[in-house]
Amino acid sequence: MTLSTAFMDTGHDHANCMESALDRASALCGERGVRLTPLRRRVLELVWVGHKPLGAYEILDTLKVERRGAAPPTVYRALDFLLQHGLVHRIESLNSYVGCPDPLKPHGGQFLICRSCGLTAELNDHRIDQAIRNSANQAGFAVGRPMIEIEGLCPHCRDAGEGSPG
Amino acid sequence: MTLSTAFMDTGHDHANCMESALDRASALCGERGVRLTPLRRRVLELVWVGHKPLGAYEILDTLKVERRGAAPPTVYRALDFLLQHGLVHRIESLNSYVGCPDPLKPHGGQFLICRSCGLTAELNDHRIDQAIRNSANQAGFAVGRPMIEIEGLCPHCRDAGEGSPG
DNA sequence: TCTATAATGTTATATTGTAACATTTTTAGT
DNA sequence: ACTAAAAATGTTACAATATAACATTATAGA
Repeated sequence: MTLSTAFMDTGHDHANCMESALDRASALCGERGVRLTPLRRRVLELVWVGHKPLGAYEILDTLKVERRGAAPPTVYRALDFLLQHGLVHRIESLNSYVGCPDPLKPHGGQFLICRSCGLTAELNDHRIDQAIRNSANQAGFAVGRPMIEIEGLCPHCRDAGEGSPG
Repeated sequence: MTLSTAFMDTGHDHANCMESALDRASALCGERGVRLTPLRRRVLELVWVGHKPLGAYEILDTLKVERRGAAPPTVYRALDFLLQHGLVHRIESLNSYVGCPDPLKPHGGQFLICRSCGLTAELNDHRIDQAIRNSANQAGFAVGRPMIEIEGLCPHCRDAGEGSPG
């Protein structure tokens, strides 16, 4: 099991985390002969600034102060590119986007999403994947892209007793 | 493992399937002392008409021809009620709603969604649930509500070779 | 340099979902 | 049955998310 981008263990060097993500993206685009333009790179950077999923219009708000005439298509087109190349994932339950720590191998996402602080970690547990494939096969279903989004409490918020009082 | 509402096996008696779902809903509301009003019942019925997730505005289109002045809140309020009582699930990846075949025990959904015909089946495989909980626990994450939506091809479309040529 | 393609700019609009307040219906107490 | 409180629905307006369509600019290859 790999747990990338875990819940900000004490000692998480985020500057380095983000920089290496951008470097990996750059290398990946080079190998694939596609262009990580300044706009695309900047959107990827914004998505990596936190380990929290970011909405398209949140990204847009930032872009607007940096580029004249940034508009929804500006950010959606960049996101489409990044999604296509596995550099970001879309979190369906939040209509938001988060950086992918491992863009090389294509994979549906397995996400742990803290309902209190928003921090999100990506899992890649083949046992979960296997359980899903077994079950789907029994139903005669050909699995394409499994999408797993697990709402809950991250270690920090759990220990702080942050049960949402809703 | 239970596979409710599977992929329309030959011999699926849909009229009966839908009627029993409505009866169960009625009984459940009775026990809980809440009201399955005609509007709520009708929305539930519409969601059950197909085993395909239905969008709120698709529901609204039908309601509009039946009720004077049906508007978005009409359908969203009914859906909220049905969601609260586990009578329907929301499919996040499609912004759509589908009937729950087993509303008594609360559960996050496990859905197999055919990308070709749209038919959707609900799983309740404790092995998947267990794999998720194991993995999350290792990460120190307290699981709330897992959401699993598996895009792919149902038995019929798979056999018909309906790979989406996108 | 020229041309084809890719990327971005720009305007308008589609889709999905809520807020806020008015009215009607139902329930519960008497 | 009468009435007040609560629940449900009606109604209008709008917020949030996403895409269509076409114009312009930048880039890469001949």
